[in-house]
Amino acid sequence: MRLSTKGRYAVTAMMDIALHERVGPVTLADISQCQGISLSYLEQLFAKLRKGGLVEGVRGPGGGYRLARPADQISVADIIESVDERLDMTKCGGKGNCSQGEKCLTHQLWFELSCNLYRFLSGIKLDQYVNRPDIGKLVEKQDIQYGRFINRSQAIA
Amino acid sequence: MRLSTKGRYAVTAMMDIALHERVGPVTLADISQCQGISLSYLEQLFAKLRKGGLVEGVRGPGGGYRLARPADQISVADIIESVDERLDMTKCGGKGNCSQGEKCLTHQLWFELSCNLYRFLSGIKLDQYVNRPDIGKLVEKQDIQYGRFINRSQAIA
DNA sequence: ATAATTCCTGACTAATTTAGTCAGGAATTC
DNA sequence: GAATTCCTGACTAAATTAGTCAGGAATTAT
Repeated sequence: MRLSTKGRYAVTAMMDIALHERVGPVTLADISQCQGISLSYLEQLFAKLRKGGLVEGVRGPGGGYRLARPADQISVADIIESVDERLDMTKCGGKGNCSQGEKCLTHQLWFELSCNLYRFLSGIKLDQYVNRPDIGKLVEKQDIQYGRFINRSQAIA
Repeated sequence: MRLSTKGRYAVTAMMDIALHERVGPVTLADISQCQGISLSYLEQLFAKLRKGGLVEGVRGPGGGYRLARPADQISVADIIESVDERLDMTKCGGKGNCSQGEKCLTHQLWFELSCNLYRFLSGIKLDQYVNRPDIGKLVEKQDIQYGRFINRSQAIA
């Protein structure tokens, strides 16, 4: 697992969806505009997130993407993992034959380190941010700014 | 701060130095051979580690690199940070003017997330690995394999 | 039915980062 | 003074990230 800008984009987009879940599916066009990520790039990322079973697409007008399972069951690690496919960080490809048939020094060290990191990022779930009042306010403000969800029946109700 | 292969290389190399500290300075040529990283690339990485104040070079025969401060005062975060210079992960460059003069949603969310990550990686120090018996054995084995430090007076004593 | 919306796919390109190469100079030890 | 090692900078190659384009498929609204 690697942590780069790509992963940040994915986490950002997923947060956006999680924060608007009660309103309904969120379109990639909306995310693209509000978060400043190119639409086509988002489509590439969401192809992976879909394959990873984190989101599901709803086609047609009023469609968009929604979470495939509850926000408290989606961790930051899940997101990054499904987007940057590589998860083993050992040089030898996890087989442990790096130094003449034996596990090399690095193997052991890095394996543990990445386990710890993984455990840490797995502990952070999307819902931890969704229900916070300060973030709720920000979202509301931003939605008004961008005129998001104005013509959705759910948004009015 | 970003976590990529580059950072792993740097952490690996630093671990190698930390584990051999009692023997004396470690040459980049040794690290290159044992860890399978190109010498010139290591030189680039170590230029940054030196600027970051994590190592100091000792020139001439018998020279190499050694830690600039005790292993319990060097964290994984220190290493990654000095190698992948970027540390702010917000889109707006940390200024918080991303969404029409205000902090955008992403800013808040990602800022906290990266703080947590940073705090976690700061907690892992090099010395946590140095004194473990299982790793000690691995190091010894590998050193023999590669014929490391055979002609150093300290190694004999 | 038709049009509009949105996901979805694949191929292509540009920019950036990672990794490596090369050539040579500076400090130190033997 | 020769060998060793750090140290520097310029250059190249490969990989990854980011974006573009063109079009098709499913769904909703008129």
